[in-house]
Amino acid sequence: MSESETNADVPPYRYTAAMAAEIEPRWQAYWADNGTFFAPNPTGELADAAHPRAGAPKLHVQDMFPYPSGAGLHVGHPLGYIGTDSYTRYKRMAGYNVLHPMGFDAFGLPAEQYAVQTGTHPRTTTEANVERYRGQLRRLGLAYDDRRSFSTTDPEYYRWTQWIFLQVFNSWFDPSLRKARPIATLIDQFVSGARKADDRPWAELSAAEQRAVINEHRLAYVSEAPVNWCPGLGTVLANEEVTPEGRSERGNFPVFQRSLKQWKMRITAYGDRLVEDLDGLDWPEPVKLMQRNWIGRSRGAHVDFPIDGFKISVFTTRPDTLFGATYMVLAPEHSLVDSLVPAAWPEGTKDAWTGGHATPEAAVAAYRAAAAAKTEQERTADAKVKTGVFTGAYATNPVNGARIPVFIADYVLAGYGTGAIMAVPGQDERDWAFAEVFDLPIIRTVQAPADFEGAYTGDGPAVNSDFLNGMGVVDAKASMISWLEEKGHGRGATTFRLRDWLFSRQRYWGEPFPIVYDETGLPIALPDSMLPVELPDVDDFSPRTFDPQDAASEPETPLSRKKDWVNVELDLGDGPKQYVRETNTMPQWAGSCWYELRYLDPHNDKALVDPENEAYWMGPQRAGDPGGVDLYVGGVEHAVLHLLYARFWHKVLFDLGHVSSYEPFRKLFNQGYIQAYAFRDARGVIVAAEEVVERDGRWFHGDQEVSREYGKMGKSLKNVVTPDEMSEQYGADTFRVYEMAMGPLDVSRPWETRAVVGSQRFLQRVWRLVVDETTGAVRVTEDPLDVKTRRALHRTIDGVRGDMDELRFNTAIAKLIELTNTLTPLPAASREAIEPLVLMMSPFAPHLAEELWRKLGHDGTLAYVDFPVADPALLVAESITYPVQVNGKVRGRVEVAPDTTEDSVRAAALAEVAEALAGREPRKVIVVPGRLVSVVV
RNA sequence: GCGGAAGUGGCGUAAUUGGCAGCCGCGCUAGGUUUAGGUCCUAGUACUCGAGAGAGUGUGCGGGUUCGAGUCCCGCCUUCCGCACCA
Repeated sequence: MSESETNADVPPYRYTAAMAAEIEPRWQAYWADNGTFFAPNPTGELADAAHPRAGAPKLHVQDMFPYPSGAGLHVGHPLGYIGTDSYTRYKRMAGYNVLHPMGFDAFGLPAEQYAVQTGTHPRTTTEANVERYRGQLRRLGLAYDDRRSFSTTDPEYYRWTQWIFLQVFNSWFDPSLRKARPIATLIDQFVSGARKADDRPWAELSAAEQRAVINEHRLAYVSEAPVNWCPGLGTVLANEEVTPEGRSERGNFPVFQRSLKQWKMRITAYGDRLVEDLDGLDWPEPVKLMQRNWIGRSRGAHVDFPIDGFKISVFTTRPDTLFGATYMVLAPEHSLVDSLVPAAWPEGTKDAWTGGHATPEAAVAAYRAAAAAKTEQERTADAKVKTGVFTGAYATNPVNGARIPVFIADYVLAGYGTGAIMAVPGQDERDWAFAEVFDLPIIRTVQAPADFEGAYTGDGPAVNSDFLNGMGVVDAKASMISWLEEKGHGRGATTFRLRDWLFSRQRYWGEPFPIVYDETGLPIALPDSMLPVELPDVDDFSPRTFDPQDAASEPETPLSRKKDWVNVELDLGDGPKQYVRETNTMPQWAGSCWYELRYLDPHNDKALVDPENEAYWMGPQRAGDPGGVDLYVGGVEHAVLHLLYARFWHKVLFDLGHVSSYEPFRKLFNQGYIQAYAFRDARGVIVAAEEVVERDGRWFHGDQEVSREYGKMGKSLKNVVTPDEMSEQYGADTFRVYEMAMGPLDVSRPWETRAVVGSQRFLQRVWRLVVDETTGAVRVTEDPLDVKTRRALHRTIDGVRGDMDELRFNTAIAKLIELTNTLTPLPAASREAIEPLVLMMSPFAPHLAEELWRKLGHDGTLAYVDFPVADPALLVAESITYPVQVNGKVRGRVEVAPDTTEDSVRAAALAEVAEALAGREPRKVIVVPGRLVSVVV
């Protein structure tokens, strides 16, 4: 209930929810009508030389844009938005040309699934949701440049998403230059003979063969990829959509691991740069660490182990331990396993190695079947107990000629490295565990500490290693790599945990690929002039489903049934011909991978972004600066995927000369989450949180006691609180102030509606300083402040500026409340204090501040009024009070002038605590200037 | 298991980054205003002992460094987040 409902006798001019409901829409309309938050570009249609910030230093701040879900916003969603809004309002007043845009990431599964269920077109749902979000955001008074807003589903937007895809498709990564280059430069190399395709001269390859060779090098390419195929749903599933039992979470259908032809992006080519360029970013260290771990660059060597005329290549990060390699392990799926297996067990095969089978072939087949039957989860859950089986084959250790047995085991993954390892039990814990189970020899090649048990992975001098003996790990690695390269047994190498990016989806609601196929079945890029390839309407949004057990079925996408769209006659330069369109769509990441650039020049139909606009808003500011958005705020859940994909595309665009920055986001800030309590009754049923009351530290729903838990805000926990409710009950300004005051922006915390009233009281007190609640008259005086209050004001200004610069909004608000509490008891508030207070309030409570600013006699908006500046002379304290500690306990205080010498402070302090010293001679006296005096006896 | 983050009053938090622990707010207590409740204003509110002045204790636990530790170091405990045998 709002106050106006419970109070018949509220003074008519008090700041209440009802008054906020009058003030807030009025100022929102003013800002919209006057384009208050439009930011001028240097060039193009958004340039405006008359703008008050034209030519000013720029600041580009961005939020991770939302997916507009049908549920609307809850109070947790806008936390970051209010933070960036407060920050940018402050910076605009501090003189910056501020760009703060907002858009919508609107392709995606929920709208599509809703369409499958109801037949409603995803565009209809999406547009309605976007409108609802716009309304909710507008109601919070967020100061966006609305001219720059877009949705990733707008054809004018995804035209450029498709254009970037073509840029990627038409590029290859030149390892010698470590950058992407136009595919034409690669073709030139083949034509000139500088690069060889195979044994034949380039000109002897057929046109289709040439195209196939070129395609192998493109940054976007089609290849077989292992996926979770669910015939019952007719779709490919993410790991998280597959249950531990290997069935689909939705519908409980069987899921099959199989290969499908998929589009991929060669992000692995950028592995080095994606790791190295993290160093230049102002990002939270944990996020950088997560990216490094995800990319997982490891340096080491490929080593070739000969077996009967061919060889198995392994990757190792520890080539220095090669003398300790006493066996090898291949992934069960490794393609060479079949050609290794001999007809019978060799002499001396231990019983434990055979798995109880009469022949190696039977043992391998049985082990493979067992491994394949396990889901990925089972395989990893069982990882503690090492299993495997001997293949019957022996390889030769190239460094010493030793015959070593070759096993298959599921602790080696087919998809990582070469799918084969050399096992060094002395220096690897997994290999040690395996060696113990199968009774394999263990040779230490690094000197372990005297009483060390188990695999030793630390540093130390090499032992049992011939020419490496005595070297440390780093030197030994380098020496071994040189030796391998010299003898032709291997070479130095780097591998990545990162895998190429699976870029196609068998869905409807996504960007169509600007790709067609001709009779060769090879992909052809459409020319830019044919963009956008618009997503056609279809009758049925669901994929074709199959017999749930039919593992051999092939996905049939919604677009593939649209025959008149799929089969198309085009003139691609060699006359009209028939083509078949690509019917996969792009993943939801595509639209969010580059949106930061489109805000800069949202309506440009000649280019993704005008280079001058890009250079102004995102270009490097000095040597060594990667460039990018000045501040990017969003949740830590995007620490890896979104931020990695966006960095990758940005680097491709940089390499091809389309942008001057080589990183998209210079500074990253992760806001915390607002979580909420939920309540469960004795039967375990969640009850509506708003109906629960607290009595004596226990919680009751009606008469029934309920238990409290803590979790995400959401429908399922019946604990959603919306910003709309808060606006109705308190006003948007109160809500904004509360969200900013409740704690540091980067810390998660529980929502508590009953505490919001504290922020409303604060705003009421500020209002009351200016406005007489009974008459509505403005009651500030023109008298100057007394010196003490003036000093308090300037300390506040100084502190608030410092806090705002560091995004410490909670402490900034605490300081503003303190100042307000200082002014409240004064007989009349002086304009000298009120105007700076109102200006300092305005980033947090912009509607209230604009209204008071108007009442104080100013025209227009305060959005471009200078933020108050503290007078340094008033920040110097009049006197300093030193606490005097004796043996760590405060035993007295002395007050001295700020310029008192250290000796005088010491003397005064000793006199002050003479009684506590009781005649004892101080052993030590420490004077910390400006802080305290510590006496030790 | 590995990695990351974090543990401060009844609750959300603050602490100039090694210098008086608890700013600001919620809640609570008392008083004023009010017919009453609510609003608003004033005062109080870490814990223990004490009538009181005051004394002692206190930042998850146990050690350590230091004149001085919420902050730094070592070892544990708990919670949250992320990852899954990464050769």
